[in-house]
Amino acid sequence: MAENQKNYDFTSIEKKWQEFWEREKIFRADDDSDKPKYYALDMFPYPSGAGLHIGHPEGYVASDILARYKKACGYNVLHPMGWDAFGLPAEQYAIKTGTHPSVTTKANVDNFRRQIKSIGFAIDWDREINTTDPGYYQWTQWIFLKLFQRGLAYVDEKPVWWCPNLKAVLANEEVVDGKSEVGNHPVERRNLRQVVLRITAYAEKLLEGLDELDWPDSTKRQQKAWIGRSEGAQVQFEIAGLDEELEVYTTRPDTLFGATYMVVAPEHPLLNQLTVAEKKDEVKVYVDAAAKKSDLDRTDLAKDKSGVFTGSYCLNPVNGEKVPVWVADYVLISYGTGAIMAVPAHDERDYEFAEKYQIEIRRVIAHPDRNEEKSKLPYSGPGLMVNSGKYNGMEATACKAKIIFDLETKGSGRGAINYKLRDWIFSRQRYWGEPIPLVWVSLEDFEKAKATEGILRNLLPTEPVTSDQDGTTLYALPLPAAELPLQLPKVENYQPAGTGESPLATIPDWLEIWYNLQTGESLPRTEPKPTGDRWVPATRETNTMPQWAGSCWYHLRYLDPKNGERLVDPAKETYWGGPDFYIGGAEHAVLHLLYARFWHRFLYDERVLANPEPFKKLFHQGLILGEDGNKMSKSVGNVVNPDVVIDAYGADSLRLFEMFLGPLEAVKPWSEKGIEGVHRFLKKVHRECLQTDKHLQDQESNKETLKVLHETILKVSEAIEDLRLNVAISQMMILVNQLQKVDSFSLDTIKTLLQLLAPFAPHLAEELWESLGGKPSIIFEPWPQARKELLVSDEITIVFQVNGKLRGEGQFPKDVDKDSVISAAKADTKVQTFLEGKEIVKEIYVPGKLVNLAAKG
RNA sequence: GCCCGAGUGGCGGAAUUGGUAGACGCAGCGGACUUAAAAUCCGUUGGCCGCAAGGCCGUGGGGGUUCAAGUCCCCCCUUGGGCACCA
Repeated sequence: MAENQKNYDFTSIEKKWQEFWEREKIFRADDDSDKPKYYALDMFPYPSGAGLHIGHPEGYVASDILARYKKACGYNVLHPMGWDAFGLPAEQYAIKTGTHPSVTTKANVDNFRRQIKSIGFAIDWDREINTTDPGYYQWTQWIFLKLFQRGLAYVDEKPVWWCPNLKAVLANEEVVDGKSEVGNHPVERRNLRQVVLRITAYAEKLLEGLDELDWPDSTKRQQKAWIGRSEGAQVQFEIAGLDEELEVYTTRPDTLFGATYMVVAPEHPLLNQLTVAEKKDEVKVYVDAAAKKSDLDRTDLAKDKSGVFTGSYCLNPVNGEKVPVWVADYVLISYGTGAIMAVPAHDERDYEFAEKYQIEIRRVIAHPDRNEEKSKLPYSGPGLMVNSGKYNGMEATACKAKIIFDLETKGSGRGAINYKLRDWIFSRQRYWGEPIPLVWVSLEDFEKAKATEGILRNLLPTEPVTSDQDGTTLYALPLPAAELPLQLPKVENYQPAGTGESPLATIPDWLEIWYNLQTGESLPRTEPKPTGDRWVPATRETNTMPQWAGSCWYHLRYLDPKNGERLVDPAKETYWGGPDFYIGGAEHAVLHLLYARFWHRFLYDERVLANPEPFKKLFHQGLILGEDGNKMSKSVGNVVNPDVVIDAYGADSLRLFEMFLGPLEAVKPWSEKGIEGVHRFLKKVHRECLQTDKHLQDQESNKETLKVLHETILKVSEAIEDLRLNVAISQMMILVNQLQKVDSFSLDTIKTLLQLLAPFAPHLAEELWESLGGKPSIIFEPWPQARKELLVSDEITIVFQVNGKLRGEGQFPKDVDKDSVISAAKADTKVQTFLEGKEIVKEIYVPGKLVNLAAKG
């Protein structure tokens, strides 16, 4: 019995097999294979200084189980890992300590890699990537230049969140409740020069593409809402006494007769002309006040609408009625035309405003139930048109098209589509990001560049990209691909310029260059100007790219991580396609996943890629909470460190428990006791395996064991495919409980169990597989197939119900007919007690399952 | 405010298409082994009533459809997430 007492020494087992996998390159993905491919992708981590926390591996374990399972099923599997390593924390740390962000980043990456490796993932480490690697960001810059060339990048003054404490511009998502996410400092709105990507040009494609994706519905819905497509009409209103027209956008042209006032946004270009002399002061006070409000204030004060009458009137194109024009900040300049026709009877916001300022509220859509009493205003549902001249009596929804057509005929409107989606502010005033590979020259030099034969000329967008700086207009020229990567310069001081410019603006050597208009070559201005009139003075763009940039296309680089000639070899892209499975947090439902789709779709349109959509199947793992049910956080002190868990229970227990916790997509609390449970299960497997006197038989002779085994094969396989991994583990526990119960079982049975367990607890499975005489790696063994014929027993149990309540059961041969089951049910003594004095009114038989006798009386 | 998702024992959860609610695990209780402990194993464990046989109740609450509802429909409550004057 000595062998039975051998301990489950997970520490040495796990070390042994991790070394074996690495040495033998077991998980190398083959670029040149006849096998079908399977690409499982995790959202790659930002390697923070805090190291991995217990939430990170949740998704990784799930994708790893899938990857290992698919490999056993005969697929050529790619499961890579990399680092999204640009970002603010390393830069903040550099400001504080003077340590170069690359040093911090390297240390953090090393730590993350060590931690991830300790969990034993089936990762092809030869494909590791890092967004801060010049060999990587060269291609991030390359994609940007393509976008620039196609006119999808421009420069504009944009209001952005500015944090005076961090001296940095923050993205929307880095601002939480008016405070910076990092450090919780106050932030304010500031207009700053920004590089912007024209994602709005892709609004329609991004919307359409969603339909074919196997994504969570909620994520698709969020993206749809973010893109915010609406159909309606642009309508021109003549302005009384002015030779101008006021154009509005409306989704409800059918309510035109109910427009009792108009509103322009405080920033509207016609406001000044619209404002009559005696209203000038009042309007000015209002507009100034609105300008001082941040967007946040404007939304917060939403409950209380305000506005000022301009003194002007428009003429309603459908009936010539005079309609007063107001200015109010509940109308946004950034959406539609910045002006609306207000229909208080059928729009909540207009209703509120009209009530406050006692403007007429005129119903033009009748509620379908005709009960005027009941149909409160504002009413936005369907109905028949009233008070609408010749349109009266028509169905409002159907009338939209009719009115648009009539407006078009008269030349006072047209059908229009609008999107909520805004262009993407792509620049950050920071050091630790990809430099934007543009230079700025004078108009004169720009014209010269356009006239110069050479590569540069072909890289220019049709419309020049310009920027006003210190009163002069500068023109953007790209760096050609041969000049990439444009590397980050070494700096002494990481403090931002403080003016809203990046630290790069403080390095004259890097900033000021001689630039060759033909070749795009550059030299520091500190060197003498090379001869020839093709060399001109230029300054570099000092903005860097946002962290989203590197993550927009990393899924492609894994396919060909070391290619110096191309972003990805087309042959490899054709073979691998996109990830077959992509897993990551739901917090990226919109931004990362929308930006990545934008770039991917653009590269597809450029014929760089063969597929229009990057991520066909997407899954969001749920959050793992602390044991106290709260979100894990350092300040609460409920953070669980995977290193500690692995020390105590081993990586296999960690993996198994993260999956056993509950449904993958659910938010669920960690439990120290719970991990002991799965650890006990693994110990049991270990013990049953090494108890060699218990599995001497060749063939499985116990019918029950055989049945449970094949049930387990079936359920585990299905559960992995459906990512119901907690259920798969439960089923394996049921099988092990069975093996423990019987006196003996076959070697084959236990080896099959190990194969099923291998994706979940790979180290232990390898170890036991080897100890049973199997040749490593277990992952090369073909996945077991369930023999479904074993699952049907000759005898079946059928339950008897009376009025839906369980009253008995009986054993029957599996091909029993309905009549004999029903008579058996009626003969059951207990059933009879419940039928006494009653009349059977209906007999239900669900073949092989149950009888229900409905009785009355 | 609007749009989604969730609510099942003491706890995490299972029940894939309406068909035996509570699989599996944790915790609890009782027992075996042990000098003892740990480890392991066996039994038990939704609530109420009952000596028992057994009965009744039970999937957030209320109503409904059905022979049959955790599952479908309506209303409400709680909770998590998303959006937030987008005309």
